[in-house]
Amino acid sequence: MSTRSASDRPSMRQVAETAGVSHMTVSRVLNGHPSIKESTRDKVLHAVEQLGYHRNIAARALALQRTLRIGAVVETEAEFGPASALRAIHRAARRRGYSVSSVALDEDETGDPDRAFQQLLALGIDALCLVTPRSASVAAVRAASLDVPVLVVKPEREPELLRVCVDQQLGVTMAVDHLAALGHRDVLYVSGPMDWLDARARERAFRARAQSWGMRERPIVAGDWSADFGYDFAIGLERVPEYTAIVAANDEVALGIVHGLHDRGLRVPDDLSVVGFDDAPFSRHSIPPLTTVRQPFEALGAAVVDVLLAAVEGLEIPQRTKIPPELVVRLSTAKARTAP
Amino acid sequence: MSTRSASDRPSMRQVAETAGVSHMTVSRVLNGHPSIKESTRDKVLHAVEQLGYHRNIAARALALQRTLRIGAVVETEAEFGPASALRAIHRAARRRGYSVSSVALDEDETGDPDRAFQQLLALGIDALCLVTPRSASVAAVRAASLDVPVLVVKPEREPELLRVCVDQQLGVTMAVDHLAALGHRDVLYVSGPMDWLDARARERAFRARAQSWGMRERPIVAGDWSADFGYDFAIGLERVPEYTAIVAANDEVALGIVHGLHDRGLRVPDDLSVVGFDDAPFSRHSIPPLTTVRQPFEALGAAVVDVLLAAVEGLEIPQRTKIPPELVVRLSTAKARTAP
DNA sequence: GATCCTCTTGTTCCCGGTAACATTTCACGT
DNA sequence: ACGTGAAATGTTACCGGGAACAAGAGGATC
Repeated sequence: MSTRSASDRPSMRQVAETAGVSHMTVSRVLNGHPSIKESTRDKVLHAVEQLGYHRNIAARALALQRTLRIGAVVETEAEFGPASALRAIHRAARRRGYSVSSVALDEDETGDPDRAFQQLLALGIDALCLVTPRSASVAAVRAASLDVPVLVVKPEREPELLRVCVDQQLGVTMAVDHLAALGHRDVLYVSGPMDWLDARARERAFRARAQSWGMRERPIVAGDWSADFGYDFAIGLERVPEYTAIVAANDEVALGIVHGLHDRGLRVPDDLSVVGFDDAPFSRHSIPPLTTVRQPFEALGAAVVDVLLAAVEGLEIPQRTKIPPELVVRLSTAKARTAP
Repeated sequence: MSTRSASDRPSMRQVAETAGVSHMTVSRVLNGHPSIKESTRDKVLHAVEQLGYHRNIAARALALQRTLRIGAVVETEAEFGPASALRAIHRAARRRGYSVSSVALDEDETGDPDRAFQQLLALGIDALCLVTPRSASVAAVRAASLDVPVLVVKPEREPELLRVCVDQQLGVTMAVDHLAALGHRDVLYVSGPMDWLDARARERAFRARAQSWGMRERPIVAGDWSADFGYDFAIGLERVPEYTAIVAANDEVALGIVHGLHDRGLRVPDDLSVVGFDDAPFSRHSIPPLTTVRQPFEALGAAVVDVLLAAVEGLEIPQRTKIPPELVVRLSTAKARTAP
C-alpha cells in the first residue's frame, strides 16, 4: 500500500466532491452528526476510504479552538517512576485522540516551572498535568492561574485543581505491615527529597504505620532518588546493628543501599532487610531480588486522562482517583534477626 | 505573573493593532524578514511582549503546510536504550521548535508498523524516524513509501533513507579488547533478538573482533533484551567451565545473567566476567557493578534531529552521523582465571 | 522635475476544517 | 392538493496565520 504525500493529501472538499455532496456533509458524517441519511453516510465513508482521507489536525484545531493536545510537566524523566507515569499518560491520551507534549524540569529548563508552563502554552494545550510534582511546581501552577484544566498527580487533595494519584499511604502501609509480620521493630526509613509531595506522603504514612505497630521511633533520612545516594548512605550509616530493616524511597535507592551494605560486608536480607518502591525492571534480578511496592502506572495514566478530558469536554469528573499499588515480596526481606 | 486563557489569547491582528501596523508586519517581524525598519520591529516586539503573544501553532501549521511535528516509531519504550534515544530526540526537537509524536510498536499497536505510520501520518508529521528498528519495520517503511523524509537509527547505511547511529561496532570492539587485555580467550556472546538491526550489527562486530584476537569460536546465543532471559539463560547454561567471560546484549540481560550465575553458586567476576551494554542507571550499583558500553544518547538525538530537519528544510545533510560510544569499566570484569 | 528602483508596509486570499444559519426535501394531516 | 414541521443538506463566514501581489515612500539618476 502506498501512502500519499503531505502535498497531495486530499481535503475534505475533495472527499465531498468524490461523494457528490458538500464538504459540510462530510464533516457531519465524520463527527457523527445525527441527521445524516444512511445512504449519504455510506457514500461519504466510501469516498473517505477510497481516498485514504484523514482530517487535517491543524485545521481542526484552528476551527475548534482546541488543540487536542495535553501538556505534561514532570520533574524528571530520568527516574523510573515519573517516566513510567508519563508514558502511561501518553498512551492513554493517544487512545482518546489526544497527543501529549511534555517538559521535564530537570533538563534544559533550569528547573523553572513557569518557563515550562509558558513553553507548553505557546504550543497550545487544552489541559495540563503535573506528574508527581514537587511542592514548588504546584505553587507555580497556582500562581500562573492558567485557565485550562490543571491536574496534579499527588497524594493530597488540592483545592481547585484536579487530582489523581497512586495510594502512597496504602503502599507504605503494606510494606511496613510486611516487615512487621516478619518481626521487624527497628526499621529505618530513607525518604525521597522532602519537597516532592509523593515523598512527603510516604514519609507521613510510614511514621503513622510504624507507630501503630509500636516500632521504635527512628529519624527519617531524606535523600534524593538515586542509587548513588543509597550507596553513600549505606556506606556512612552508623550503628547498623540497631536496625533490622530499611525501607527506601524507591528501587534505585534500595539498590544503592544493598550495594553499599554489601561493600561493608553486610548481607541482605541476613543482616538487614531492604524494601524498595516502584518495581523497576531491574528489581526482579538484583542480588538479592528486591521486595518492593509496584505502582500501577497504566491505571494511573488512564485515570489522569479520563479526568482531564472530562474536564476539557465539560463532562462529569470521575471520582475514583486513588489507585492502589501492590506489594511484591522477593528475597531482600526476611525474618528479623533476634534483637541485637 | 498571570497567564491568559486559551480563549483570550491575543491574535496576530491584535498585536498589529496595538503596534499600529498591519498583521503582516507582525508576521514578518516574527519570521525575521529582512526588510523591516528597526523602529517598526521595536514597536512590534514591544506589543508582543506587552500582550504576552505567542503565535498559534495550529494556524501556522495550516498556512505553512507543515506541522512542525516529527513522528518517531520505536519498537518498545520499555527498554532503557530505545527509551533514552527517544527522550533525547524529544529534547533535541524541542530545542529546534519541533514536537515529537511517538508510537511504540509493542503496545496497543499489535506491532504492525504500517498502522503506526498511518497513525502518525494522520496526526500530520513533517518527518519520520525509526529508532533502533527491527528489520521488519525498515521493510515496512520502505513499502509505505511515505514522502516525508525518513530516517533510520541503525548501523548500516540504508539506500534512499537517512541514517544516524551509534557506532555499535566500535562499542563491541572496545568490549572485546577489554576482555582480551584481561586474558580472556573463551568468551560467550549473548545477542539481542537477531531481527533487531542493532543486535545483528553487534553480533557481526563481535565475531570479527573475537576472531582477530584468536578467541575460540563460540556459538552466538540470541535471546531477547530482558533480564528474565538473561537469568534463564544463565541457569540453563552448560559447560560453564569452558568460558571465562560473557558479553551480553544489554545491561538488563547482563544483570539477569549475573543473577542466574549467582543462584548457581558462580561468582562474577571470579568465575566469569560479564560485560553489558548501555550503562543503564542501575548498572553502577548492581552487585558487582557492571562493566558496560555507554551509549551517547544525547548526541544521537541531536544528530537525528539535525539530519531530519536539514532534510525537511532542504538544507545540506550533515554527514557526521556515526557516534562513538564509551567503555565503562567496573567490577564485573577481571583477569581471566587460568585455563580450565 | 520626471523616472526608476529599492525599501517598507499594506491588502487580499488561501490553508482545511467547523459553526451558524439558509434552504431544500419529504412525510403527514386535513 | 397544500400547508407544516422536521430531517437532510448546502452556503457562508470565520479560526489565525503566511504567500503573493500591490502600493506608498524615499533616494539616486539624468
